[in-house]
Amino acid sequence: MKPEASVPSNFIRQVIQADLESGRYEGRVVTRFPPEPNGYLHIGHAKSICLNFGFAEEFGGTCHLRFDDTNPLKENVSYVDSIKEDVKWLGFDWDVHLYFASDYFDRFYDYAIDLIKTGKAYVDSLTPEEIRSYRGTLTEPGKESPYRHRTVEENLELFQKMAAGKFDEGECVLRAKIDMAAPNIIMRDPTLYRIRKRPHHRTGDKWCIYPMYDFAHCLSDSIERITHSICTLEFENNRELYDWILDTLDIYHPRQIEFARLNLSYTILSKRKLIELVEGGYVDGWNDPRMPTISGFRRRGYTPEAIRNFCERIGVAKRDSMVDLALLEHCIREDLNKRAPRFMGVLRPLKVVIENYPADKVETLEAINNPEDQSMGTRNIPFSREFYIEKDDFMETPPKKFFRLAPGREVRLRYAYFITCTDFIKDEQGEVVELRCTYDPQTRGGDSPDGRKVKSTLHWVSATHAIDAEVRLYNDLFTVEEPVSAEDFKAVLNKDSLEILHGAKLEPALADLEIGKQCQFERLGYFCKDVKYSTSDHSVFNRIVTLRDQWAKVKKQQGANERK
RNA sequence: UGAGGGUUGGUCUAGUGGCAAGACGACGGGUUCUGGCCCCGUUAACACAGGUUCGAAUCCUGUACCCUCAGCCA
Repeated sequence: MKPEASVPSNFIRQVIQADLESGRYEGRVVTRFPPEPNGYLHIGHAKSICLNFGFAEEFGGTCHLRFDDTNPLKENVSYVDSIKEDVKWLGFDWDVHLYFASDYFDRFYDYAIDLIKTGKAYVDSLTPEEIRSYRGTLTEPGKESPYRHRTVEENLELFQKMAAGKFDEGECVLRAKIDMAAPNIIMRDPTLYRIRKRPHHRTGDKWCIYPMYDFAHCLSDSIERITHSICTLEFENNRELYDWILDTLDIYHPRQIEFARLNLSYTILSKRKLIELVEGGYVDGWNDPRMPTISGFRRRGYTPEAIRNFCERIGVAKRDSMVDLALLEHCIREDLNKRAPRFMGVLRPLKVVIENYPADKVETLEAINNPEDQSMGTRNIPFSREFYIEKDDFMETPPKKFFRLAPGREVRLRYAYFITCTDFIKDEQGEVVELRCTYDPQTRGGDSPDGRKVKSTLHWVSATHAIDAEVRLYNDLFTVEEPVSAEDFKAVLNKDSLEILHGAKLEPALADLEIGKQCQFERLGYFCKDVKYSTSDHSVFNRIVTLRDQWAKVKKQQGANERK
């Protein structure tokens, strides 16, 4: 697929193009998405997935899905499964290129032996604390371990014993012999292997030594003949080591390119913190619709197209940035506007009785399924004397710019009639509980023959025909734009991030909407039938995103003025 | 105070020596049987200071500020 003319270039594409022109990798483009299976994928990973699979596709190359499973303490198969599902759902296909770093453990071991034999690695018996203090600081050089000058034979023997389980965890490690005074701390004899007497989810009990990221990653890239190893900025310092290992071993050498990870306003994109939300019970699992995980967005009702489009629009660069959540919302609205069928649903019902409409009469009215797409056709909606409208659509004493229903005012019921409010009934608490109206029979279908205008159109649902539903309204999970910079991110969780409405009234056609499918509730927003809690006789809808709302802005503005 | 990166409207991203562009947002208007969509318009940026040049966001020098690194995590 060729990039759209409107898609701006970026520095990674330029590097790839330059390599293609110079013939550096014989015209090949091979990328990889290398998740560690220790958590669920989030929208930040989606950016990386789109980049890696996107470039491969753009240049006729391939992209590998490779699990970076080098730490048995944190990883497990359930994460492997969820990651595969999420990548697939996003619309990408790794074809036969599914790999695991753990499949290379034998080769890693051989490379480690090579390093030892050439005097470039040694077994260190310092304690973890000693290693830390020997490392020096950012401004002071470190000092060499007393074990640094063990002979090749001794190192070989010790390393083999490590692998054979002769040492306890923490007793020794394999280190690269580079330079304890290196200005880049990463290069001060980095650890290559550590002892972990834990079974691995794929290799079982075969190994009790496991390679560190820096050792495993560059070797995996090299083994798979990756051309462009695209990763995030925090690995910039590690590139020197990536290059050192491959150069020292004198093996195939991909190019590492770093980009800035995604930050999204009002959300958190840190696996560790997301795990905390899940395990602390702050959310309803990894796929809670408020979570910025791929599975959370999926359950919420986002489409893969919207997320991919978002990833394209945010671009890619090296500077730290904070993308406005409004852009993501724009992307899903844009996609669903074209595709989602429209329905009428009343979230907070207010009963209306048409006094001059026969009590036993029921009419069938025709409604358009999607004004953006005539091919989606029409459907029938029942209309009768009693129906529900949105509580928000009536005000006893309307402020300026409120165009909806009020005493004495005429509005249109979508696809139905013009009605005029003649009276309203309040309960003991003074809350309006019922409206009495009259209708104009001449306006059937929503147009008046005399050409008179109304200032607004309301959605409605016939009382006797309505189906009941539970509707879940989601708001930002956090109250501040940058939750990570809060002293405790859990303290800035939005208490109103989920609002559950039990008495919603929906038009009957919604009973047939497939679970998991998106639709628009006219004038309110996009919703989808929740896959977790919906059953055949109990509908639960998730609000994906509201429609843009001019009135909400005006109301907010008016509120602000009053407070002044 | 070491090393590696970075700095273009409110936000994100182009621009690679020759008119600072696009998207989102905000604001205003048009249209409308969704206060939606769509359309039109407005707003608003090259961190700073020098230098090179006919000409600098772009090249050079310096300064400021921001990010990353002292895991046997990735």
